Amino acid sequence: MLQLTTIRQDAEGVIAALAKRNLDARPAVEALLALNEQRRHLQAETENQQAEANRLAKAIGQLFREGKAGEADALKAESAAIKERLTQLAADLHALEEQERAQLVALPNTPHASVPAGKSAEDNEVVRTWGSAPDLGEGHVPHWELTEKYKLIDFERGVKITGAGFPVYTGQGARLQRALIQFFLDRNTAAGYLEVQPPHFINEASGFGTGQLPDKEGQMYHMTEDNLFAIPTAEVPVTNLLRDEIVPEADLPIKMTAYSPCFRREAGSYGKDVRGLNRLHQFDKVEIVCVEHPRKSYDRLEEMVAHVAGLLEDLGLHYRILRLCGGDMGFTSALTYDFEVWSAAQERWLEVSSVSNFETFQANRLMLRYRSTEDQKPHLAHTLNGSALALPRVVAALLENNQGPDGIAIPEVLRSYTGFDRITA
RNA sequence: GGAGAGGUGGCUGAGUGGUCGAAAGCGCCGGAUUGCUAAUCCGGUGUACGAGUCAAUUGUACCGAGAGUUCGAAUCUCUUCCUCUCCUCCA
Repeated sequence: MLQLTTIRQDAEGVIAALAKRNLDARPAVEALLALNEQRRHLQAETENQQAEANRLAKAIGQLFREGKAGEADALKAESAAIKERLTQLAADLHALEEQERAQLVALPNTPHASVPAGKSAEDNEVVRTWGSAPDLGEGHVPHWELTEKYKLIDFERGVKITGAGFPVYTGQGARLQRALIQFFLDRNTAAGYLEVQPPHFINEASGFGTGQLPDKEGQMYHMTEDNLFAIPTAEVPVTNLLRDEIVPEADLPIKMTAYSPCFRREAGSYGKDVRGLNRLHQFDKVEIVCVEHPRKSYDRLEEMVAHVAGLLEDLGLHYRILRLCGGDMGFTSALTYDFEVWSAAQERWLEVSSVSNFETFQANRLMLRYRSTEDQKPHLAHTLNGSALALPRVVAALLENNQGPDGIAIPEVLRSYTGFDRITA
């Protein structure tokens, strides 16, 4: 949620920034400003009436104590008249506030100055590429054939017990999952992130805080009986840990990491995008989350990007980093870097991490603030997060890129976790 | 699932219709002082949204949330959410 003060002070700047998202926000912004002005006007009037009502109530109390019941009755009549007006005013004000908020909540975050304008993934900017595509030679196959050949994942039985997109990891496949999760967590905690094990279900308030609700409930699994949602990412519970809190500036940055399964309905996906491990309804991910001082958040973002890059390099995966264009960026983000690894058998790039700075957009929904050492007042913090990393596509790339006639080689850094050097039949 | 108790400021905890944004203590901040990491004393110490020469200041709201009674609600009523205790169940 954008800050009203920002919009009031620089509506043109906001409109210009949102244009990078391929969005003409002028009508919405102008409607919002009109509502805001009406609301403030009505609020002032309402509060004046309330002040008057308060004065009268006090006067009546005073008269009663002095035993002047007759005079008090006269004031009561006056008070009743004010109350009648006030009832209407309060109702109107409430309605305006709701409209204003709905309008405000519907606006996406303003992209950072470095974000390129653009409509789709075509317009993303390749920032950096690391490594090179392995030459697999003859006889290589995509990962969904490898997982079957080596009995790493049982997709069919996953369909039986739950449905498509819910794979069952077995044997060395299951062990590899556990190894990757532990490797990522170890690396993240070594980099100063506090390990957290969050709940896998969240309530509505949490969904609102990080921007999944309203509007995106269709992407989450919903348990209607208890009105809880299965988390689409650990970002939601972890960032919400600090909802409605004011932290001392000295506590910043707050760096947390969490493993969790992630649940996504992915309605509307089809074709090669959902083949094998490419897109699942349930997958494992290790997430990193930071809460940072506004002046330092972009340095922190770069640090996170460097950290994620280090993970991929340790795994020896050919990857590239994209700076997302305005049109491809998520609703809540101000700047997003995507990491894509090369899937050698599919011959395509697969997204394995998305690292974003949300600036105050989430914090404003979360009421997540820090108390400034400069003015001793609360200010909205900046929140950031990134995948470090999402497992399925990392696994897909590892399997495909490292396949050979005598099995699949496990990267050196993972061997102490897997307990085997090679996946064999 | 059954029965009961309760939700007050950073914390503990008073407060059952008006002088309560809310006692007191603790904590924290500033200061004073005693010959020194303590003690004592004084003062200050919430948030949101408005108004404002956006500074001093000031208005309104907030005692889990929502609605109601009343001239007036932390205090009474209703609804709802949550927590705790006991029983039941259970990894």
